[in-house]
Amino acid sequence: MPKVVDGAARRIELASAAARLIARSGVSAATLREVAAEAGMTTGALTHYFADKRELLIVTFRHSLAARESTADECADLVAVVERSLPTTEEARLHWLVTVALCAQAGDDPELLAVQRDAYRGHRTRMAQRIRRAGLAEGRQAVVLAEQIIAVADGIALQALFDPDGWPPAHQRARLRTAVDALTGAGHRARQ
Amino acid sequence: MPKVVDGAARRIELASAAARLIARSGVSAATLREVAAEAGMTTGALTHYFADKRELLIVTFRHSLAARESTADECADLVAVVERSLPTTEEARLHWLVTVALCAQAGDDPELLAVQRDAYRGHRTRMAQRIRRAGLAEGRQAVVLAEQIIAVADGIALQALFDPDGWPPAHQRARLRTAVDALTGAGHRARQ
Amino acid sequence: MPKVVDGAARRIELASAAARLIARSGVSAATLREVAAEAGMTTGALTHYFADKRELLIVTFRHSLAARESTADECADLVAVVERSLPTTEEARLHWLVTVALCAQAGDDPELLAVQRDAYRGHRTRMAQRIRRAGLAEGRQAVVLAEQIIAVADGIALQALFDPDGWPPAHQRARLRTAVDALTGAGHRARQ
Amino acid sequence: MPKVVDGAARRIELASAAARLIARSGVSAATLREVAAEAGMTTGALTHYFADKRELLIVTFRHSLAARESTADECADLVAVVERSLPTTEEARLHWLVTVALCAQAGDDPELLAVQRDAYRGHRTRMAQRIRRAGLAEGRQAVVLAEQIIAVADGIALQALFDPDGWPPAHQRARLRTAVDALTGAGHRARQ
DNA sequence: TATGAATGAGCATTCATTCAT
DNA sequence: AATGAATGAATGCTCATTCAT
Repeated sequence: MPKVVDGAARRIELASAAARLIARSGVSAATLREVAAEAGMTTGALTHYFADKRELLIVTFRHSLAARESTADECADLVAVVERSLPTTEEARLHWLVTVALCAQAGDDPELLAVQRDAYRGHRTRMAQRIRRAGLAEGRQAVVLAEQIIAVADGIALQALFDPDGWPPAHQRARLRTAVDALTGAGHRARQ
Repeated sequence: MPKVVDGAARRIELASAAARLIARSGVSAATLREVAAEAGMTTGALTHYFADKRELLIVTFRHSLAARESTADECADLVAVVERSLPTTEEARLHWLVTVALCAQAGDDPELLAVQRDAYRGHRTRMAQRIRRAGLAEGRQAVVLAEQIIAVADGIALQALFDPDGWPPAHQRARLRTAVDALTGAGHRARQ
Repeated sequence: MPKVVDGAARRIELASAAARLIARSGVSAATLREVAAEAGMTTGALTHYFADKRELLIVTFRHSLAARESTADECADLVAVVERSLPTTEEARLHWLVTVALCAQAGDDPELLAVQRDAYRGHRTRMAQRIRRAGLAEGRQAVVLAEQIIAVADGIALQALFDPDGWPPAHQRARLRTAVDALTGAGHRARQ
Repeated sequence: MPKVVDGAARRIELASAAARLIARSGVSAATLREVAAEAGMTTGALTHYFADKRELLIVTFRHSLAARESTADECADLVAVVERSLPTTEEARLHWLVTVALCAQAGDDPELLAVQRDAYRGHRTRMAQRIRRAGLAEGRQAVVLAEQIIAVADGIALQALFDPDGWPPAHQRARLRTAVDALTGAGHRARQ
């Protein structure tokens, strides 16, 4: 009988190793050798679980995309939910870096681009739904607001990503809260 | 008598060629051979003007960073200025893609990171100054507002970059205007 | 109770699979994985029956060599016997291709070379014996004639192997018959 | 000004190195590293002159095919011409081994197969022409005779190739002469 | 007996870089 | 100033082989 191996777990280990390397040193640092070593395996093992490098990168990408989403899923307060998408923890930062790196690397790879675009659209749809549930906007208007809130959050994330010293978690959260308040009109109402 | 050559112009030509390749197919496509060929030169010529690949990438990066800034410089209306930073033209899109790709690629290259961080801070400072001149906020508060406006613009840009079909120029501008109005309180005041 | 397995049959199945792959796409296509898959087994099973790849190739070689011989064994007419050695059927073609491929691949492997040389010499001895039985030549002269007849047959086979369109079975047989007649003097005698 | 290099000469040097390795140890021994080393160069130099390995092999193949032909070109006596195509010298042996190895390796590479087939057909056409000039046969009959003579010569070559000890040059030549005489009817006429 | 996971050396190929011209 | 030949390290990937199960 063959050795029993949890293939799915191995794939996740390897994708995580790739993610760590990408976050630390860019996509170009994620060579098969380095990824395998980071995961404590050999290249042969890696190619056992992934047909080729592209498959590894796509799985890594999906994994980071899902991680960014899932940490922000079941929560009450809208701002609290959005806050979760900021790179305020090492892990969130890692997934953000991977996402941006792979988006930028996507170049002309249609599959990578499609994965990214679909994730973004799903994100927006869920956000609009939350906005509706929160009674902040209705119908199409909720989508408009979602796009703006996502824009603010992502823009803050982008600045925080590449200037971590200037954007500690508290700073990120403060800017986000004020901006979201302004966008939702909460600030206005509060001041009335 | 040696041939007279405008070294600076050559460097710009080469950096532009690199930028085109990066925008089209990602950083990994910008090999020295390809860059030289794209610029209609040989690798020998390229290495004549750049000590190594890193220098080429840094110059390319600076060039795109400056291009994003300069197109938004001499203008009156705040929103109009910010609009200029969106990827609504092919050229702006190109510079955005280069910037993001190289940020993501930066990994652990301190020089690249420093260039990027300083550009961001300069951008913020100039934006705050404009806000003050426009009488929208004062002192430290202008910096806070600048950070939020930049965040919104960059977040819109990010979404537009990787989902161009869902974000045509008019869409980008509409979302930006509404968001900036909300952030500056213009909407509020207008409604009063 | 262990599963009862016919090891010899398994080895033949695997060697046949290897032969098919070699004939179809060259020696380089006969990787252990491919051979095992072609035989409907796993690499593990393969390595169970063959110590290493060399052994598999040698068995495959011997198998094809024997197949080329055996199909030409029990027959009366000399030309008819020699005809059987031509690649006029898919199977004969396959064994020819395997033989040539492995001879060419033999390189400096003494065992492979010895297998090949001994097969050739056995082939010649049997052919000389047949010539003697047919009363076409005697003693040493029968060996000389055998070498020439084998040469003609192999030369025709070689051309037919690598230009199948130009050498359909009937063409091969026609050329062989005329040549063998000329070599045995049958043509001469017939014309008298 | 760039270093002046004779590209064609370099390509021939490399193809010759590949031929030596193939003849010595089979196609699988002709790795790019080994070929480059055999030619006293590096892999980088090799890939300068050949787009990829296939191109190297095709050039090597053509080279050996041409070498086998050219050594047999300008000569009077038919048998003397045909003799030249036998592997009676180290060089002829080398080119024969390369030809057979690459034919066998061709597998399903259409270009390699086409090169081989065209060479064979050209060879036959030239041989038929020589037969006509020698007055041994006319028209279509000359082609038939050419095919038989080539078959005999190639068959002798094949046996000599893989059993060099049993087929020294004199042996090869003796068998060839007798067989060609029989095929052309020279023996018959001589005996009359 | 049989599996298929794992290994790691070796492959073709690409690339930044160097250097003689 | 400019060329492009040459280098050799590194990459993604394949493969024969080993081995725990």
